[in-house]
Amino acid sequence: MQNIDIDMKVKLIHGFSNKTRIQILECIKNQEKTVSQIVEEISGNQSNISQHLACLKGCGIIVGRNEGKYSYYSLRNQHIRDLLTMFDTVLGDVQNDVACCDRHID
Amino acid sequence: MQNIDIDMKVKLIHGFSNKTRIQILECIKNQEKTVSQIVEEISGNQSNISQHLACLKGCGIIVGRNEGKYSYYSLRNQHIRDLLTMFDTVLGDVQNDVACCDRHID
DNA sequence: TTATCATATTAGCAATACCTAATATGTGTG
DNA sequence: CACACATATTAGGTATTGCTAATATGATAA
Repeated sequence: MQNIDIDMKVKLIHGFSNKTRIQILECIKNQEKTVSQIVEEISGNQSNISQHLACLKGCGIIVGRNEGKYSYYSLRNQHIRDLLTMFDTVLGDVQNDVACCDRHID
Repeated sequence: MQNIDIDMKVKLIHGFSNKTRIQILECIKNQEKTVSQIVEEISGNQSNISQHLACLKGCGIIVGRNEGKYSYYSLRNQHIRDLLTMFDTVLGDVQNDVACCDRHID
């Protein structure tokens, strides 16, 4: 694992480290959806969601396709789905600790 | 999955989303180490590493124990190790995309 | 007890990420 | 063509994160 790989790994993980992005991923975990469906389901702001979708897509976490005036987004593949599931597993282990951790660096 | 859980999940993932923290985790992935060992191995700054260790510990990702004047840190459990491995797996899938993504939100 | 080593904590600045509001693009429809 | 709808992009301010440098704590050894 070279340095270049670490940078990419961090970038990848960063894709998952935001509440809105996690909500989007949960939202499309089992089926592709349009931007407006996502916006509605997570009660988000269109511009904001669109930016996060671009981020997730740019990081290779999701894929998008256009059909007419709609854009459909879905998880890139099963590995991403597995990763989301694994987050839940790990969360179960650490839940109490995370609950009482309200800082990230100091 | 309630909102409260999403917040905790994001907090947990955030623990993994920094280069120094990933380096620390890789460094102690297979055996516990002291702070100074970690500082040396990843060529870091003592204060900085110490802060990141506090973050990782606060998030429940690692555990620490004191012995004399040394503090030893290691991964919390096998699930964390599995998660780190899974990041590598997923990275393999998306590597090209991540490589050309140099922004996170815009 | 004084000195030294290992680690933790604090403060403040620098960098990054995120949000909202405004605007642009692109597609279908009357 | 003009208009409406779906989505993307940009700009900018605000908030969060991470870094370095300085200092504090705590343990051992001379």
